[in-house]
Amino acid sequence: MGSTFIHTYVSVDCVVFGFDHENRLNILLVQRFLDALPAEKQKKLPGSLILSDEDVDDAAQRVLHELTGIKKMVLKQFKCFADPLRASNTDDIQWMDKEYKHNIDRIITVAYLSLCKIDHKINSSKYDTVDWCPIDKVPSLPFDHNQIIEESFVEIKRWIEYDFSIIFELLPKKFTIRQLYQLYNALSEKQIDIKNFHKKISSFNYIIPLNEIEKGVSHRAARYYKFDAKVYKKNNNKLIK
Amino acid sequence: MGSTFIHTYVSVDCVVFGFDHENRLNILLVQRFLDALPAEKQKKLPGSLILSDEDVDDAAQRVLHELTGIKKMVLKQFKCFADPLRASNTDDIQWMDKEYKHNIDRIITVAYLSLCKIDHKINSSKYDTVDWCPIDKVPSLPFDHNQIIEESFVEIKRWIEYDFSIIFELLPKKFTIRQLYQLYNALSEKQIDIKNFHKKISSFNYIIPLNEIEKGVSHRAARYYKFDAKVYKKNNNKLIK
DNA sequence: TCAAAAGTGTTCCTTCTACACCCATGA
DNA sequence: TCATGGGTGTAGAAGGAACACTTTTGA
Repeated sequence: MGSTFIHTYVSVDCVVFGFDHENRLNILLVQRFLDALPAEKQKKLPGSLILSDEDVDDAAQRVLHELTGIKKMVLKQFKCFADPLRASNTDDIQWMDKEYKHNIDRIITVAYLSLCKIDHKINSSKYDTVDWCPIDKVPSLPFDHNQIIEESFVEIKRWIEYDFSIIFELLPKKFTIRQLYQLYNALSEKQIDIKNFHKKISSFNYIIPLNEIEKGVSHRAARYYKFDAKVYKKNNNKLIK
Repeated sequence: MGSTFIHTYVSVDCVVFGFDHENRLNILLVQRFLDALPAEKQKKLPGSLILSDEDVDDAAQRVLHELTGIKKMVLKQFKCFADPLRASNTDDIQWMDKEYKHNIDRIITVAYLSLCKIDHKINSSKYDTVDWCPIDKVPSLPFDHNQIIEESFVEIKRWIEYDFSIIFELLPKKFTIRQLYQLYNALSEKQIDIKNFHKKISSFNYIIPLNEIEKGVSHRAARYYKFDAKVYKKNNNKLIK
């Protein structure tokens, strides 16, 4: 009986979302180095084995910090991926040997979702190359990273559903209602008329109009707004129905 | 660097919910045997280490099958618990040694939520004692099982929110609208007037009225209804707002 | 006859939806 | 002046909330 239970290595992988100026969702990918493969095939999700005295949440925070230089990022654990064959590709095995100097027989990973304002400066202490990649242009990735990204997309939609406020983690501090609308459209199944969206959003007391408007647009300039997290929390607001 | 990454043992633990005749949520607990402790302190969540060639979902299905005799139970992975100190209690270490014959240095667990009609016969192939326990009467449990149960309660509420149909996994095949109402009340923050609830529920085409009514009640007998999963799926129904 | 819950109907009110209308700006 | 999007107003539809009223049953 004893031998059928094995110990495994445990890692965390992070899917960091950003929202770009062309209204596309992007995720952060890093480079992995493996001589056998051409450069364009070496992207992967940022991740790491967990340390011996480290909880998975801490490991994910560590990975995010090493990735972006940001100390406390919003994050959410969403699923453990543990297919016994998820790391059976020979390239992947080779890469793990080189990266961790262990003979790894099995590895499971705990996947995290995180959000980042896409203009925030990325200052990685660990990775040489950290790039935003539009979610519909993600190349073929090692391990089950493509599947992880797919499921993270379902998860982020669900997250917005029950905590609308996290949407503002993806927007600049000053944003127009159109920006918020585009982002909401990218993250929700529900189709709302933009006029009604505008009316509704601007009626919320946690959406603060600023005295600043867009510049250089060839139509009436839109007002900038900011999100007031304190007011939001106080009012115990629900999501948009 | 190599030595700071350690391998760990990975288990699954299952929180199985049931809804009893006093309108209380219950969960299934099993007995663990450890000479040093009095009998009433030996309850725990059903669980197991994962096998060497087993995905976590499969491990959870296996645990549920060994627990209840039911082959395919509705289940949902909800969180990986990995506090480095979660298995540092000496009783727990002793028990693991005895149960698994391994010298386990660290164990993380993937927690699952499952639902069971409380009248279903429990036919365990692994555990001598399997008991329903009201969720507000759960004793102090080993490892972090109390915390797992607490978080599973939050999770089941969320689950109902985005897939209302799973509520019927907890009800008998024939149920009255009052039963559904009591269960919904136990699982939702929203307070609905029972009359309006009645009207709304009976308007759904996936709630089928039967030609059978309650017997022996000292008031007007309620009609029994059943849930039609096919109609529900076809209509792509949303939850109760 | 009373109590208790089933089940239906009605009214009020809030929110959603669609769309009309005017405003501001660059080309 | 035109196109484009910002922003407001309004009318109708849909759905939720509160509650009155009738029905059924056992005690």
